[in-house]
Order: sequence, then structure tokens, then C-alpha cells
Amino acid sequence: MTATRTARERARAELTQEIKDEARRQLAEVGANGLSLRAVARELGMVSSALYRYFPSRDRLLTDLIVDAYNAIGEAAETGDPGTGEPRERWLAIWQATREWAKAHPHEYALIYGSPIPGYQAPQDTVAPAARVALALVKVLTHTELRAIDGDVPPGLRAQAETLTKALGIVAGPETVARLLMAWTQLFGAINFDLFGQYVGSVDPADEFFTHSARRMAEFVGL
Amino acid sequence: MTATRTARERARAELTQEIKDEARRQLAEVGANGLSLRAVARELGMVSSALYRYFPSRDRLLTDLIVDAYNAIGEAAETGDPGTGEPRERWLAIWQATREWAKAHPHEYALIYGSPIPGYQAPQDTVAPAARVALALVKVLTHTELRAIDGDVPPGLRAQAETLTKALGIVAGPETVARLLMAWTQLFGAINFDLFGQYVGSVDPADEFFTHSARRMAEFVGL
DNA sequence: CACTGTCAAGAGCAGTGCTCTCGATTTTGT
DNA sequence: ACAAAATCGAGAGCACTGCTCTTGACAGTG
Repeated sequence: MTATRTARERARAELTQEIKDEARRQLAEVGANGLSLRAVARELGMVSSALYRYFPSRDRLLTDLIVDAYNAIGEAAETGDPGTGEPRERWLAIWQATREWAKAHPHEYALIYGSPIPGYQAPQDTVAPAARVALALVKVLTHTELRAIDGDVPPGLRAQAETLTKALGIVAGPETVARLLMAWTQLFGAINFDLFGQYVGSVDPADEFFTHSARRMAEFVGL
Repeated sequence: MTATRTARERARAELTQEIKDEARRQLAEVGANGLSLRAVARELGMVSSALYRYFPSRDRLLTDLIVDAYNAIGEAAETGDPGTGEPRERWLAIWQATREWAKAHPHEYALIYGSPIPGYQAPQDTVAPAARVALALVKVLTHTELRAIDGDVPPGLRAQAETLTKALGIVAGPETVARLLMAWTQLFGAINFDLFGQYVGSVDPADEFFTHSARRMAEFVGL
């Protein structure tokens, strides 16, 4: 019963996966703009209309690829973390692993950290996967003596920081949380600028600058 | 002679401008992806093929809009700078003027600081306009006593920093230059995250966080 | 006045996302 | 075991896109 039912459903699941794989392959070649449902179908030896049995629209396919990409870069960041050892070295390793994934999958990266594609994608599905890189960085700080930093934090930001402190379960003052957010911003800001060509003419091979930034931001958050 | 010739050329220049204006209008509504040459022509009461007399391709039109956008955000940053007064306040004013332009023209902003559109746009035309915001920030530092910052800077980055020091004509050590680049990255990284929805769930109204970041980065570069 | 270059317009090509219908097959309920 | 129901791939077709090519009208030049 479940065997027969899964006969269909397994075929369906497999084909769904094949479609996503082929779409990802094409994404890597021609980018999100050039991704064509008809081309994907053609490559899979099926007709374009049949594809709509599996994805209701091109945007839904892209949204699924977005979620996958968030998880992929999140996993890259997590496995880049040695898990033990000097916190600053772990921090740096996560930064570099994240950047390396981005450079290896530029179009997938652009899909998630570039301009949003249509109007918007559903945020609900992407919120949890999107947080994985940030959480990997936060994880380094737990069970670690942070240099306490104080400074004036405006009331609204202080409230936001305290909410985050509770959600993350970390021991850090509002200024430190704000700096963590700045470090997170710096990480992806630097990857964006590097990948999208904004560093051309200033720090063209950006490797050393990126590493330098990672270290400085580690100090900046009190690590 | 020049009068009659300019009669034609003036008509041509005017129409070229009208096309760009209409394209910019549509860009603001439907984004770069949705920008359609046929729709632009339709709105202007002409036929699509006639448009190719003025722009050889859709990409060329977009490239022109990109250059315009770089200049617009650069001008916003420059006029946001009061020019005199407390350097830190000038620095903050530039940050805020830049962000406000971005929030007022999200699609134009995405055009220049989001994912690069097709394969690439010609970098040569965009290099100078793209530097205007950064130069506005640098201008605040000239004729100002900077707190000297020393720190280990790897050799490659040090060389890049020294090249920049000469090009910009500023008096600053390599560590300061590196931090300036980080501040520049932070500025646009924060605007990106804000505009593209990455701050949702952490610092959702990002105004205070942005201002806070601006101040902290001012200290960070030694201002 | 004839000539040359510029222009808008139209037809047309190849491609796109998406919808609908039509048989064929598979799964399900009795 | 057989009929009903759900699911599937295929095909035709719609409205749209960027872009090319040709045609006929107009303006400026010798």
C-alpha cells in the first residue's frame, strides 16, 4: 500500500529533485535572470508544461533554490568552524569558509545576498536557513570570555539588542550585540563588494583585505 | 549650419533623454528585471524598433541608467555633507544622506549595489561615478587631525593601501586606510541588508542601528 | 534639384512564462 | 476484480519579450 503509493510519490520526489538539480546547474551558468523553465525541461527531455506539475511557477522554483542556497552557505560556515581551539581562529575560519562558498557559487550567492528577485520571496521559509551563518559566528562567542564593551546605545537599538540577547542565549551587553550585527554586516558587505566588482581599483585581490577585516572585526566585538 | 545640424541633434538628444526618463520611471515601478523596451516605447507613443536608433540594446540602456544612478547617489552624498563643522557630524550626515537616497530609489540602488545584471557592464564608464560616495567620506578626513592607528597590516594589503594613499592624497597609515575601506564596506553592507530585508527579525527598523554604526565606524577609522 | 543620411514604422523571428485540453496511466474505493 | 478518481506527460496556444530587416517618408547638402 505504502509501497505502491510511494511508487508514484517516489518518482515524483525524484523528478522534483532532478528539476532542482538541473535548475541549479543552469543557474550556475546563466544566472537567475537567464534561468528558463523551458530550457530546464528541454534538458530533462520533457515538455515545459509538464514542469508545472512540480513547480507552480518559475518564482516558486527560484524560491526553493534560495532556501537551498541559504542552507548550503550556512552549512559551509558551520563545517568551516573547527569547533574547538582559539576563538579568534574559529571566527576567521568561518569568515573564510563563507567567502569561499560564495566565490565557488557566485550566482547562488547573488540569489540570496544580491537584489531580491521579483517583488519579494516568502520570508517565512527563508528566515531560519538565513540565520545559520550568523548563528555559527555567535556560537564561537558562547562559553568564551568576551571583553566587555560599554558605550552609549540609543534606546530603540538597546531594546532590539536585548531581544536578540534573549533569543540567542548569549551573555553580552547591548553594545556588543550591536557590534556583532555590524560584524555580520561587514562579512557579507565585503563578500558582496568582492563578488560584485566594487573592490576593483582599490583592493583588487581582496583576500588579504578580507582576512584583515575578519581579524579586526573579531577584536571589534571583543573577542 | 550648426544651427540646422543641431536641430536634428537637439531632437535626438531630447528624445534620448525622454527615453532614459521613462525607463527610469518604469525601473522605479517594476525593477530592472521588468524593464521592457517595448513598454518604454509604447509609453512614449513610438514603436519598439524605433528605440534601437537611440540605444543599441537593452543592456546599453541599463548601463546608462547605472551610470546615472552612481552619479545621483554620489551627488546625494556630496550635498549631504555640510562641508564645515564637526567632522564626525559631517561623516554621519553623509552616511544618512546616502542611505536616504537608497531608500528613496530602491530599484536604482539595487541596479548599482545589488547583483550585477547580465554578464557584466563596462567598468570603465562606471569607475569614476562609483567612487563619489567614497570620496565624499574621504574628503571629511582631509585637513582633519586623525587619531593615528597602528596595527599589523599584511604586505599585500599594505601595498594596496599605500597606492590608495597616494591616489587620494591623504595623510594616513595603512591601517587607517584599511579601516576606511571597512567603513565604506560597512556603509553599503548595512544599506544592502536594510533594503534587501536581511535585518528583518533582528534590527527591523534599522534607523538607530544605522546611525549607531555610522558613529562607531567614525571612531573606528580614528575620527 | 537630385542625393545622401536619418528616422519611424511594420513585419517577422526565436524565445519566454503560463494555461488549457486531451488522452494515457496509475492509484483508490467498493 | 472492476470501475471511479486522481495524476501524469504531451501538445497547442496566448501574450509577451529583445532584436533584425526592410520599406517609405523626411531633412539637410552639394
